[in-house]
Amino acid sequence: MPWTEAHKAETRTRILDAAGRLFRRDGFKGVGIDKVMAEAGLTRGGFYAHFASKEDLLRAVVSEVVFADLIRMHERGGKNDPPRWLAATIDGYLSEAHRDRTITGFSDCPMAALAAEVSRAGPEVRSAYTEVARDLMGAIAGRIEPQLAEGAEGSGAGDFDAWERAIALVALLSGGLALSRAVNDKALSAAVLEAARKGAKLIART
Amino acid sequence: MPWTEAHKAETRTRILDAAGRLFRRDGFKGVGIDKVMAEAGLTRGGFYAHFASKEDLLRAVVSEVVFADLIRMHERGGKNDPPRWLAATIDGYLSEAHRDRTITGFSDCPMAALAAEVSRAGPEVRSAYTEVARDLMGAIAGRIEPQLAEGAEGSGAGDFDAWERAIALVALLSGGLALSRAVNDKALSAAVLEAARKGAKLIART
DNA sequence: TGTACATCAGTGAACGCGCGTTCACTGATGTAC
DNA sequence: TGTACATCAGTGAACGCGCGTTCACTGATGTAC
Repeated sequence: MPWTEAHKAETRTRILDAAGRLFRRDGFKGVGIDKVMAEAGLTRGGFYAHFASKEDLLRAVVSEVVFADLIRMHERGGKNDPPRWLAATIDGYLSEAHRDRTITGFSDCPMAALAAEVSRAGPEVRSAYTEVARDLMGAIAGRIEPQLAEGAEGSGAGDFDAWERAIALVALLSGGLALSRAVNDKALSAAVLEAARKGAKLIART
Repeated sequence: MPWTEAHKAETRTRILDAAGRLFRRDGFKGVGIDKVMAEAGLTRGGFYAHFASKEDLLRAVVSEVVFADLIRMHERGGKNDPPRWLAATIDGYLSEAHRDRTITGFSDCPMAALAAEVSRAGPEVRSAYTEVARDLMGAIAGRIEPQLAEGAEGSGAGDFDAWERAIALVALLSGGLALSRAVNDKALSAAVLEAARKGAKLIART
């Protein structure tokens, strides 16, 4: 069989990366297959050798590109210093560089940019998103657990365990990023990031 | 001049309401002018007697429909019981009924559904959104101020004033709603709402 | 009070365009001999 | 080692469709007389 499997896989990855970048910036509905394929250095027709449909591409982008980013985030420093890792993640996620996409190290999160469009998509896409969201929440919850155990202050807000705090963090981070991007005013946008960082740290107990 | 001004204004409002409903449910890019006009009981061509373009309609939807909802929220009960008002707003906003749009009393908020699309729109749309966001934050900040003054416990998270708490609340509420809608799993979606409610109350000090 | 008229909200056909998808093809490649 | 071949990733023209917008029109209406 001509063309190695590796070659096809590499092309698929190239399409996936291009789509991930474009979907996050211009939205799923805002990007055509022509543009995705051109960005990947290919032409229109070849697309269907790799994906069943445009929505199937979104499904793949959500589950594979996002997950790869999540893993990378996992690996990055502070592995055995959860509080520092959490604080750094919050500061990085809610930074002006992430908002403006001027940074490549901290990959642009589709949680914020694609949530609304995912909620209008078919079950495959939504299931992929759900799985990724769950993994992300789990990763964060694992970082909260230790400091929650250590700081047995009795707390204020009833029982608000690590898992719930992780969920609230994901909501606040993605919502804060989306809001800071939608807003037109430089000062307000910066204030949104700052306020969200403070709120996140309050929830994370950092 | 035939056709009273009131008649034209009423038609405009009908188009605006239809567009607001459809944009929130299917997204800006997901709804055509044909559909909007049909929903308003009119035909295609008449649209341009009321709006300059489709994007101009989005601008109007954001600034007028949303603002009307905000006012209504303002007026609704608990005017002189800020903590109760805040708690009720949080519970209402992050309810399953709001998520599923099965409620007409608590109007569906476009903060969550349209944020990403607004961030990709032109300056007029983004400015309209910014103004509305600022008003919303101000309204919430005013409800936080009193209890922040009364509860001078010294607190934990540095200085985190009413205005910043209000911003973080808007981010958490809209992010939580968007997340709960994107997720496919009934139990996880309910957990997202619950976690976001707890986080919001922690931030609001309620 | 009744009629002729000018206005303009609303109609519906038409436009050019970009979309997602299909399909006959081409040509670079790994394998069999 | 060299060649013939079958495979199939990638090409590019074509499809039907829905989009945002335009435009000549129509007919319900308030006003002037």
